Amino acid sequence: MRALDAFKPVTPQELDFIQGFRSGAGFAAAGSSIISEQNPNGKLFTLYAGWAFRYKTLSDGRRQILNFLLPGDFIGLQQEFANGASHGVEALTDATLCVFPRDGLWDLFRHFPSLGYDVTWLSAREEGMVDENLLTNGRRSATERVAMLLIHLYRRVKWLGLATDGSIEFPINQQHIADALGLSLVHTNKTLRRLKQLGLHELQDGRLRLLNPKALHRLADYYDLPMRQVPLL
Amino acid sequence: MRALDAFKPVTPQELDFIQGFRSGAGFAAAGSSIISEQNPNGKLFTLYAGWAFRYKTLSDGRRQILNFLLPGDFIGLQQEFANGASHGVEALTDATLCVFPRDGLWDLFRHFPSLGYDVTWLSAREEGMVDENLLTNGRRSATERVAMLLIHLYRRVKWLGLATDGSIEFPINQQHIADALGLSLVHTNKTLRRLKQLGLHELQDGRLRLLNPKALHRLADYYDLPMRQVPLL
DNA sequence: CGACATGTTGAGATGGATCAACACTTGTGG
DNA sequence: CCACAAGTGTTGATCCATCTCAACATGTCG
Repeated sequence: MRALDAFKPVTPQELDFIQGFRSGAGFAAAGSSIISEQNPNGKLFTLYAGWAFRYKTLSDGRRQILNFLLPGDFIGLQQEFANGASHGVEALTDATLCVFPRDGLWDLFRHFPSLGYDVTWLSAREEGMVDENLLTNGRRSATERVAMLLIHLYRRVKWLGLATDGSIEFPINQQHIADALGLSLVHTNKTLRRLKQLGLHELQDGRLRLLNPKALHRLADYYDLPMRQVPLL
Repeated sequence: MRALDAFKPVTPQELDFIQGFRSGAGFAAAGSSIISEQNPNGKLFTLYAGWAFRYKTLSDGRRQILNFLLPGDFIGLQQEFANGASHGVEALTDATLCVFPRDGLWDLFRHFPSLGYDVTWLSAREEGMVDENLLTNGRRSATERVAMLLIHLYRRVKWLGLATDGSIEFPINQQHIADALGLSLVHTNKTLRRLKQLGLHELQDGRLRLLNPKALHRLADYYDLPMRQVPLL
């Protein structure tokens, strides 16, 4: 995975330290919880394979998906720092994780400032994605939101080299989309259907294909900027 | 300011380094731009006094306020890392800033890992706030959103020791509230008015007083967790 | 076979948007 | 000093995007 263009190279020393830092590999079955919203486990993870998502819920069950997690994403930082403002993480597909001990983060900063810098990078990058989602939820119409979600996820997955044949794995259902976009399930369905009938995308057998990316970009008022290599722990 | 309970103490060495790191003090007049959405300046700041906010806009002018910035908040991290996903920062009141050079961040991590750790902390904490705003925008009703905003800002300001007499300075207008909550200006006005008539808050002469915090908490489905001391650069 | 998750569709209800005034304050230039 | 524009808050009337409710279809799995 480190060989992918998407990721910044690390030095052998850094790699050594990362290997030592990890407390083991983890596995999460599709649908299982990686971090519980009520009882955060304080652990840190790197997602190696599979999809997951971060979410928060209100006491009456309304759920908001904060962002989707793809391979390379670092999980659990906010637990360490955000005072109490807790969130859950759930696997969407079977996922493999690299597990780091809860208290090792400071060691990492101390011994390898460069890796600490990388952690900050990952954190700021994730915040950038949440920012974008907030703009989407607050100010885009239902149609724009759906277009946005499709483009954004497609682009991220493609950047990881996981697009085959112009389509990507898309293991989320309409309820997930609704919860990510702040829409009702029914309206999400109707909006998705409209875009499909306009010939903008195709979504079947758990795979997504963008048939008219330009139109989707125009719809969403979203123009992508160049992606940069991202550090990988 | 460092003497405040709200902030984590630093060692003399750290303080020395911070002093050396800064490239000067800055001042931003109320309403002026600190970081332009179109032309980010790459600088980093710590807000020392005053209020500001981060925002993003769509090409047709719709604006979303991402979060409000209060004294102690660190500004500009995402510019370094978030690929292109840009945002603007604007001062709400006259503000004083500590300015750090754009390229000094890596030095900070290298020479004082503990300060690097603090930067990450601040970043993760801010992300936690954006998370909460995203939940609010996506899943709370207009009334709940307004209640949430009032509680949350009151609490943050109070924690900084800036509440006097049970009220706080509140230098934002209804347009700001609307843009932060993803609502229209008119509806924001009506909602605010309703809460006022219910005797839940008082908002005049640029000061906010919560008259019935419990009812507001219940309304917003928001229960606060203990605040922790936060690092200050 | 039934139970369950998921997607689909229509009808009707409503929260919030939009449009249009108007009031009040502040600052500005003549 | 007044006249006026600009920013802000307020309110009513109307509209519509989205929600809610209610069915029904399909596929999977025990």
